[in-house]
Amino acid sequence: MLLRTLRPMQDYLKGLNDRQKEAVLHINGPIMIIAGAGSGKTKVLTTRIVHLLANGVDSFNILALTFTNKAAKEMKERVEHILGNNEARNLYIGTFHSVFARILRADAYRLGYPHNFTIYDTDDAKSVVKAVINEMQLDDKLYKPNTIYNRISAAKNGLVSPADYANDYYIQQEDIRANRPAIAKIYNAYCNRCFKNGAMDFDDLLLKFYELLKTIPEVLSKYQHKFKYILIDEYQDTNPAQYEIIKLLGAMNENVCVVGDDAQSIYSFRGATIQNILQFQKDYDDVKVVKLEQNYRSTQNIISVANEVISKNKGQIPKVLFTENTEGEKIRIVKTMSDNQEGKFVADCIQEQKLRNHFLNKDFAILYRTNAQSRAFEEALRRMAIPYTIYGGMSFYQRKEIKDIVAYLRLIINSRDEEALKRIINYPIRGIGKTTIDKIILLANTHDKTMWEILVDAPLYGFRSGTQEVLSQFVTMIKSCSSMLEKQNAYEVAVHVGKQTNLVKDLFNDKSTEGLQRYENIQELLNSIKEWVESPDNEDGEVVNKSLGAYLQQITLLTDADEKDPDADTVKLMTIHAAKGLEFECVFAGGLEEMLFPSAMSINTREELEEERRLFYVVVTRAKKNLWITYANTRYKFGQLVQNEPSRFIDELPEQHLDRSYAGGGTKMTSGFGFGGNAHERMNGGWKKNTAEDAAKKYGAPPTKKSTTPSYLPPKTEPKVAEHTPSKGFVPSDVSELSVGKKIEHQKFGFGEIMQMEGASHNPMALIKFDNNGEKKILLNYAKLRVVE
DNA sequence: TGGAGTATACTTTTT
DNA sequence: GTATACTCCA
Repeated sequence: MLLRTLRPMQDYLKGLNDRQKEAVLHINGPIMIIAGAGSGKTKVLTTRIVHLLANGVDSFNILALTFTNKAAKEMKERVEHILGNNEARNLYIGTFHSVFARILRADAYRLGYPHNFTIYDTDDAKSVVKAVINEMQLDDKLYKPNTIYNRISAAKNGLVSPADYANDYYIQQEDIRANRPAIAKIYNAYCNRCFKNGAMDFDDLLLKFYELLKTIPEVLSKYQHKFKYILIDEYQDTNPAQYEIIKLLGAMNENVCVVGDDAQSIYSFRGATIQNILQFQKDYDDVKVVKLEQNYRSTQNIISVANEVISKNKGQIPKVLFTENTEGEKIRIVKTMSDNQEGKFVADCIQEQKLRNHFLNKDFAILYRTNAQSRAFEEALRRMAIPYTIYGGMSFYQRKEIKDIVAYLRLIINSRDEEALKRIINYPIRGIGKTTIDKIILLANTHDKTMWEILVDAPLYGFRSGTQEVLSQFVTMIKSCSSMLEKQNAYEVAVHVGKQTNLVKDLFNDKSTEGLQRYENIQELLNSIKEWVESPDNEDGEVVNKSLGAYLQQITLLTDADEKDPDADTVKLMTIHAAKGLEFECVFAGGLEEMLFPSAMSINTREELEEERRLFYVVVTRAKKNLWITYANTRYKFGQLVQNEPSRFIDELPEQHLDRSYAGGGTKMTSGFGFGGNAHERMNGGWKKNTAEDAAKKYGAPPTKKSTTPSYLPPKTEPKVAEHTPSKGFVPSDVSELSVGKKIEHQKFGFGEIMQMEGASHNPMALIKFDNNGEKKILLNYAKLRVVE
């Protein structure tokens, strides 16, 4: 009997190295696992869960949090596989967002939210921001909804409340300098509006859960007792909100296991902070630290290159990857003339490798810095008839026709959901035009009611009789759908909505290809709802909510990656960010060019550049056997052809592990982008407070008090890389004044003379000869130029 | 009021 | 080059 429990235990520990075993066997007390790329991190996490179960931990008491649905799914499947039974079903394994959303469904009422609160995706959230800006009568040229939303999101991730934001001197100064002093007010209004709408954005899912834990002892106690064992994947990517939540949840039992790799921290732009790794050791008295440094994934050549890459970063938790794998082939550096040729080279190369080395399509990944780069690769692959899958596109649930139907469902479930209401109040067209809608919004704001309440009481507000008629028809229809929900399931209601609104019929009658596609998508949506309704509801032992509300919340948290089959035999195309955690036999890293990778937006400070380098480290370590690094001489950006210098990261690679013989590789432009000196000198310009460096210095050192300044909002400093310091009072001139022969000053490149004007009139480009920086083509819409004479 | 056609902004990375 | 926003006309 005892043997029965022991035997599988020995089985699952087999194949772990000493360090991995150490990490798995340490059951009680906090543990931090620093797991290098390809060092078997997921294996350790899953084995650890199995080990906990084998030692009598109740599966209901384990919480494992990841960043992506994909990672959560994989973890769950691997645990299931080792266990060979249904026990894994009771585990709380999921993304931060999905797990917290589930909890909030049960407990958010304590904060005044409805059970069926709506989750606003980024589009909804931006739309709310925009509405708020408009209603405050602010200039949306100055207050761009996108920018403002990002700033609000950064604040939320950093646990900076609207009040904190308004009262923080540093933040206020920054906004005033940027001539946007009203952001604090917008932030506040945005939060109020979301609350009024009974909606949470992605950040709220973290924030509101944190609020619950922080303010309601009963809730804190409930979840501390439930989650006795906590595991966190990709800990280096957690933001302050996530950090505080983990800290609160783990405070009672202190059985917190975090796994991360500071070298792969690539989400600081989203508020992730490496400080969390350092802080972790200070939060508990006795933290066990295990480093996993043996790589099982890649060849020695790849590992050598990777180590060299990351060694260029200053701040690092000391660790060196090693591998017992074969030496493998050298890393190929490939130069092409254009982005399209880069695509062609990669497609040709894949074809050749398939024939010569019997690789499958799915052994290849093409990874790049920005999504926009996918097009050239796509076209080339299509020409060669090589099947591929692009990650990072629009999710199924973000398609217009889906969002339309979903908006109806959202409104039926939560009548406070103003975004949903606005989307469908006049779709299909029922004669409720802009004037009427504006009036409703105005009434709602002045009477402090929701738009829906105004609609219900429309007769009180003196609409024209024709308008009144259509409004009440609309209200009647939504109400009848809502009442259906009491007797019928989500699927039946959804079908009813489709019929009632004629949406399905209209799409059915649209015989264009897109119309047909849209009709099929609607059918697929209905099927998916049906499946959801009919699937078993005992997922976690409690009765899982199979209501429409739960369904709607769930689909908002899905991304396009979740709809794709990772095992399909296709070449995978995705950003490097999206590739984190994945591995491929052959990897093409595309677009290794200055201004693209490292991104032009990330070369102003050392921290930014080091993050780009970590990104480069991530792409290198995705490859198991072969790695190609490609760059193009010219490429289309914003529809304009621009010249590129090879990325500085290529210069940093150790020559003895490289093969530059491919397709003219090796010819390098020595200068020409205006950045004199070598990479190191260029980097030094923007050195400021370096958190990553602090990391290395303070690693293992006695605790220091955590900074209370909300430093999570990255200061938007002016570029400091360039040699040229703009003259005092540098003010960009109107570009329309420019003409050949004019003398100008460029913020970065210094003084120069216009040699030639070209490009379309709405997007003019100037060939400028700079005194110290040679000739350059400058896009006038984006450059900051001052006319000197 | 609605649709088509044109102007604009955008491109860093995402749950 | 593309997606959205805006303008103008019917």
